[in-house]
Amino acid sequence: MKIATWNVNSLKVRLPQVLDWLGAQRPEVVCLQETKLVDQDFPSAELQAAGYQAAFAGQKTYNGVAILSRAPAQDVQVGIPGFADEQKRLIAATIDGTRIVCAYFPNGQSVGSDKYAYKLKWIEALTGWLRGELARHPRLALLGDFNIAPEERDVHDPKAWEGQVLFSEPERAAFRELIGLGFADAFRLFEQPEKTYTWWDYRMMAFRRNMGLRIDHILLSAALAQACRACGVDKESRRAERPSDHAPVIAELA
DNA sequence: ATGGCGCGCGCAGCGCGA
Repeated sequence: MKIATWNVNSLKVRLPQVLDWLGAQRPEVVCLQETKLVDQDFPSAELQAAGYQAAFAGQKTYNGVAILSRAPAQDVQVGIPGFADEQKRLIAATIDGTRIVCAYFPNGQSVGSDKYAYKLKWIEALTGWLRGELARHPRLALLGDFNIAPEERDVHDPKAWEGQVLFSEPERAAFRELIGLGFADAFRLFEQPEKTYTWWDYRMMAFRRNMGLRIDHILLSAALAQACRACGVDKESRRAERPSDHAPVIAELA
């Protein structure tokens, strides 16, 4: 069972690439972030034709998340229970007995800003909620754009990024808290090429120079980590014409 | 890395992302 996450930066613009990619990769489950579509505009028919059902939660202009799956999605939930949030950043569903949580973490803008405070609050609420979810669902995966590079090796220039949003110590501590619930970072279960990232700025030819960050992640519960056979970043999609600034992360479960 | 790109909105140029 192949599961994946991809921040598409507008599903409207990226739909042709997503459809091509689904055909090439044939994943069972795909979590999308930054769909930037209201629900009426979600391309359900096109995805259906490609063999995928979709559970989605969108809003105008910003954010928006979706779970695509070959098998039906059950017990769909939108948002973090008990955390009032206008922004559509989380959707969860059970697919083939595996609980899938698709998350678009707040960006945080800059350290010390209101958006940064919101980011940390949001992650705190997520962490509190997931503690119970992990107990309820032994087979649980958290996939998404975390907007956090957890370690120095996840940043092309750790010195330059030190203390900056996406790599600041409070954000990295929040990531470690999440891991501490009992997750494994699927990417780090395996040997990986050095300097593997998932996001590159559109500017400054950052992709060609591999000036990236690893901020998109797949976290697996203990049972799923046991079953995980491979995990990697699909850089090919970032080479396309009009690419998303993020590359997909894919994990293979037995 | 502190401007540069790409997106949505909506028709000019701004807010936002990361």
